[in-house]
Amino acid sequence: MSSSGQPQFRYTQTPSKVLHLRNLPWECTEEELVELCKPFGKIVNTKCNVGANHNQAFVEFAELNQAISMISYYASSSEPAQVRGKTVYIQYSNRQEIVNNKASGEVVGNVLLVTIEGVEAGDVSIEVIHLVFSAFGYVHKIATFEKAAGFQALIQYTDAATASEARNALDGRSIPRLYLLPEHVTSCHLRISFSAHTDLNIKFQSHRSRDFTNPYLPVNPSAIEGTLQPVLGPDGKMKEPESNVLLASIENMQYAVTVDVLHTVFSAFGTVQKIAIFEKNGGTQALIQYPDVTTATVAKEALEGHCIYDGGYCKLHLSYSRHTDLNVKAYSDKSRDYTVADTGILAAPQGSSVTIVSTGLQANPHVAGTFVSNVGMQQAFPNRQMPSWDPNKANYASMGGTFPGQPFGPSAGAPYPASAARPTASAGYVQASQQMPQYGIQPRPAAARGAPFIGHPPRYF
DNA sequence: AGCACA
Repeated sequence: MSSSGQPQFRYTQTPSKVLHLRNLPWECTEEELVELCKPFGKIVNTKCNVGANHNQAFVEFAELNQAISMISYYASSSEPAQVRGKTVYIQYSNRQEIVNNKASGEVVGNVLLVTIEGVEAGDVSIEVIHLVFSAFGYVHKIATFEKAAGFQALIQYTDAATASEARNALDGRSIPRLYLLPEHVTSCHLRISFSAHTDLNIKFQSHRSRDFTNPYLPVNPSAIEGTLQPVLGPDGKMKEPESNVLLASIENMQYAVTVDVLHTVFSAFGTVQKIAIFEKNGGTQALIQYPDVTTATVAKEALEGHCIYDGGYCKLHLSYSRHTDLNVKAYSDKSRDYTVADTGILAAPQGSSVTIVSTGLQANPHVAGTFVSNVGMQQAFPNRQMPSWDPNKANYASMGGTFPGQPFGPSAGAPYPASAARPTASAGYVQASQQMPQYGIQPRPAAARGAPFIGHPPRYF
């Protein structure tokens, strides 16, 4: 019988869906293999770093003809297959499939499935997860759930490379004690694989799911009623109870911080009800009131340690106020009450332009804070109608520069149906995306962190 | 530069 009629080249080996690659560069990653091979077909499995020198790998295509097309291409190409500039030699494997290698969870993707062993859902807050995983890039979304396998989280990055980095660094590791974890948690090893999802469909901001790309996503009512219960900080000391009112201390205030400026900044996370600015101990502080604790928590985590203006000016330090409802003048130069019907002014500060940029400072460079959200596009389009708000283009990236560690209150029940250990598209709240929103920002390499960013304007309420 | 079960 003649060998698969396709190429006019003769091969010493019988074709296989599996290709054997040699002379690979040191520590060749799966992504590099995939980059090389995916133009020829769908890769269903890989096996890296095999052979005596760990410089060989196997790639399995979904279809035989895809493997044949790759062999054929490089047989006739003047350019050899290369990875990092190194010529890679490819031939059919003498096996027909890669066995006992990866489950589907090893097929790289931009969404990680993280199983946190030895903990229950309440033990590790979404803030902690966000903090840990933000060390590797901008985390778009997080969904957590409890399964037979234990407490799990889906963590969405922009791309598979970032997800892989996070996985490589964290798989099998524990969340550092430093990051909190209740006393009774003795171990919390992370088991990380890749989800088949590319875009999580987060319906609400809640104690178990978060969409960091869309600050206007409604807050799940079940997550709002967090009781004001004290929580432990990383050092075991009591932190202030959560509150819907944030206390902001403004450091290095080289520029005036007005009520309008604060309103613009804090409106990115939800409706700001009231603002009061005052002096204390020679510094400027402000109280910002949201309708609920969750919004305040999101704002606090996102803004903590970041600067209102580029260059390290007007750096924000946030804590929870003991207040829950401010009693402020409806309209003065130091306060505003946006809940009263008519203050005679526009709520939207048309003139102010505020850019949040990263401070770039951080004790732990891996958890470097990079908050970027331009909430002052008026300056960029001074005489133009602002583009209408598009939630798909909401820009707000936060990477906890400091330890957030504010779990939600215990009241909320599971708002979503449980899904399978490896959630599928039918799992209710998680669906494969039909579209990938175009974000103005991408998770940026460490070197690029801190670069100013122009985003979309907030909606004014 | 030459075929992997962990």
